[in-house]
Amino acid sequence: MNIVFMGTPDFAVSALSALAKEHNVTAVFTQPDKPKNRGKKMQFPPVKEKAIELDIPVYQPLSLRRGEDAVASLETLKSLSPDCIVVAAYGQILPKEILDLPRYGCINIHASLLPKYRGAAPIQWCIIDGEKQTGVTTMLMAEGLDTGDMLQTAVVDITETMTAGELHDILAQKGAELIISTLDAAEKGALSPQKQDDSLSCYASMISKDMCKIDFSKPAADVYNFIRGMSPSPCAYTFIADKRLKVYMAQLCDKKSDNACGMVTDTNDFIVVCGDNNCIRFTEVQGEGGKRMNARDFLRGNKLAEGTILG
RNA sequence: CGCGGGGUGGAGCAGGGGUAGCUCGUCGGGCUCAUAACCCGAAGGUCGUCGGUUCAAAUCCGGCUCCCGCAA
Repeated sequence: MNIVFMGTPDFAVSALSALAKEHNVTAVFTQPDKPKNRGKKMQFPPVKEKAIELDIPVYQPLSLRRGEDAVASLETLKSLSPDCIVVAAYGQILPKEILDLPRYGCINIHASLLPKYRGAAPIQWCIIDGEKQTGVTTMLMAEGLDTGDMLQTAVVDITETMTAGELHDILAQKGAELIISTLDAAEKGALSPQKQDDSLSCYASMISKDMCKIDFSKPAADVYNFIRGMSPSPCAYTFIADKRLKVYMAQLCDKKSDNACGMVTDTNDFIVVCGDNNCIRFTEVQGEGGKRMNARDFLRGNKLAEGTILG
């Protein structure tokens, strides 16, 4: 099958690799390069890196909906006349003209079991919410945000200790397998698109930095899920005095305490009081300017006064 | 040149011109029914790297390099 692939971050890379193996990927669309990180260096999106490695032409229009780039992109796509456009975390909304172009339509790989967790950050949110299960869904794209008819799904169990990063890698892999399977079925005419039940839907909004601060007034279990769901990126954080402390990993512990939320009750073991009087133990943290390290090591060099309150 | 912090025994940090220090770990010994507890003792560092200033540099100055936070 002739395919055009659209995607941007790491999540999309596995799918691109898989597609390039099984099909003829004639072009890759990805977001424009952006100055990123320290020192304003220009950085290629991960999908672009992979496309270059696979020797596939890369297009990086500013927008598919407006302006010269949109016009040019539509022309490009018409001339490529792909059988299918596969989209995975591309970060742009496709206009109807593009959605209608390929014979098999535009198929999106979404990292949740739709109709739940539509939107930008399904992986993080399902962990934050304490879900036990999630998965990937392939869907026929429609004009709404992740509202199209579902094609196939793969279910993944979320373990007690899984972080968003770990789940991300699993889902990316599952997504790659699923899209191959979906395209197979499409060629055989074996797909039966299924409408989403909008009444069961929910949205996983984009996560911004200021949402990542830990709220110790919540129950310990919620704080725990929050930390897992944010790890390793963008990463939950709190403050010790005015210094930021990122918390990569924690454990629930069976200690109870009547002390104030956010108080560190043990300065040898990083145990913090949460809202329901249960405690949470930080296991992997990173201070400003410091490396990510195990919480006890951190405490060895950063003495906390008894009764320190985080936040 | 976006702003900023940092590279010191195995780990995490302090020190900021002239004996290299703390917490932990390691090894040996002691105490104990016992211990991740306690006591005594020991090993382990060319202070990231190159160069400069100085009688003397971990410490001051400059280059290089690696790590990290913010912002985007």
